[in-house]
Amino acid sequence: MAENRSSDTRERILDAAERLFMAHGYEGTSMRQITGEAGVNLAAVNYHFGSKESLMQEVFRRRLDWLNDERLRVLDAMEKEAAGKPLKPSQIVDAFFGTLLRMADDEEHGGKIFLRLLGRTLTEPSEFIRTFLAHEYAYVMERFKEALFRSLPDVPKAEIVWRFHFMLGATSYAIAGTDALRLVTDWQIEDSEPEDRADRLLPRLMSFLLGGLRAPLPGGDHQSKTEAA
Amino acid sequence: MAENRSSDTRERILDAAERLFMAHGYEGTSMRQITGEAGVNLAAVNYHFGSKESLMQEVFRRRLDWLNDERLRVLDAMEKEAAGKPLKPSQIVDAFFGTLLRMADDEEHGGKIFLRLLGRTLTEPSEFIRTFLAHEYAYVMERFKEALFRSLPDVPKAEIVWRFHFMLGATSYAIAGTDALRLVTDWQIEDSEPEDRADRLLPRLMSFLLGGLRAPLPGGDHQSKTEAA
DNA sequence: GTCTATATCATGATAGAC
DNA sequence: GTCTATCATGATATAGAC
Repeated sequence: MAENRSSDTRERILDAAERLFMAHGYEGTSMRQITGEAGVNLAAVNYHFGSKESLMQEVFRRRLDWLNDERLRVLDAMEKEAAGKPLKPSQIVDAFFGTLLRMADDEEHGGKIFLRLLGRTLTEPSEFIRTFLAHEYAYVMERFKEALFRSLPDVPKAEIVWRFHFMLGATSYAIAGTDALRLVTDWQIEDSEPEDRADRLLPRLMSFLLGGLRAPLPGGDHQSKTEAA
Repeated sequence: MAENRSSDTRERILDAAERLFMAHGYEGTSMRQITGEAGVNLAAVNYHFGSKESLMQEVFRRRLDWLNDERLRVLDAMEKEAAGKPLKPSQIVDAFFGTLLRMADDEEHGGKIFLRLLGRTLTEPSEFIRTFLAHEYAYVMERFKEALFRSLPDVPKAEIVWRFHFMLGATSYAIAGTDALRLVTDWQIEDSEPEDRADRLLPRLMSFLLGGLRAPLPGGDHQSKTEAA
């Protein structure tokens, strides 16, 4: 209640925009929908943010500043602990993707709604927002890239970069998902209850990502596991 | 040149729509852009397709009918060859994702443009198109699901379904990509020339997908590889 | 800071001549 | 089948009273 009326309006707009952009995409969401759901006047968006594009950027900045600070905090702590030795791949993957997925239970920082918005936006066509994200958080990717290079000195750097892309994709899709995935596949997850999904997503995704990251190299012949298992 | 004027107009609209939906998304593309690029009259879309939504569906149907026939053809051939024995995971993954990625070089069937459109659409918010895809091609997913179950009898079915989702995600992102990925990461692929990318994507992605598919199960303790390699 | 009212323009769709 | 012209609606953004 320390908030004044102004910042309350701002937050209400950001919350509504976050949810609507998630549900209908950037182009598919109108300022009328946003201000309607936020219970504020149509003109308020332009007063507080200047334009629809700036509003979109602010929706992301509000969450990603926190997320990426957290990612780097975890990575820093791990590297300090390791005292100069390279980290294990599983540590780095957890610092990057685990920190991301743990946002799902953190309603304070957007929770599942923001996660789904983020997952969708990474493949969405609106160019301005991807450009914004790329420049705004390039330094974070740089840090994690370097950590992976040190962690996997025998794997060509280009290969690591590719696999980071693949991990990003699997994760984006997983968090974009719920109904989207069910629709595409029309599959039932038989042995887990609905609420289990989020809880179990993290360990399942981590296993998959690490399996992919440490898979035998494409041209290599050092297969250590049988083909059929 | 056996085409009459009418079907030529139809194809021109489909080609333009495919490219523009890929570049700007469904909501971000107007009928005026489409007819403008196709060099046809604005009214032609509604005459030939009835609505913008129906046009979008037709854009997908034109490519996916062929793709999924091809996928099933490859799977059928493999299963006939195996004569009742379960297929290897690598065979199934190649029949599904390999067939998809090989479309990239097949300009006759949409090539890279359609692949990027498809990759983006799977996470895009427009609900009607995901619903359409889910119902239209559910039988294909069913077939591949069953093949994977038989191929990996020791892995819980729910786990296989999850991992199929993750594979879909990694692949969607990879084919949606090129500039999208570069923007997000701002990374250089040092040791490969630009045109190498598409050629090398398939083996790289296949290694990653199979590594993820066959990774140790989340709760399990049967790790067969060292953590750091 | 918030509101009403409105300017300006683009959208999807259609009617009707040819 | 293709065109022109147009409808009805909704878009972003802003001017100006309070």
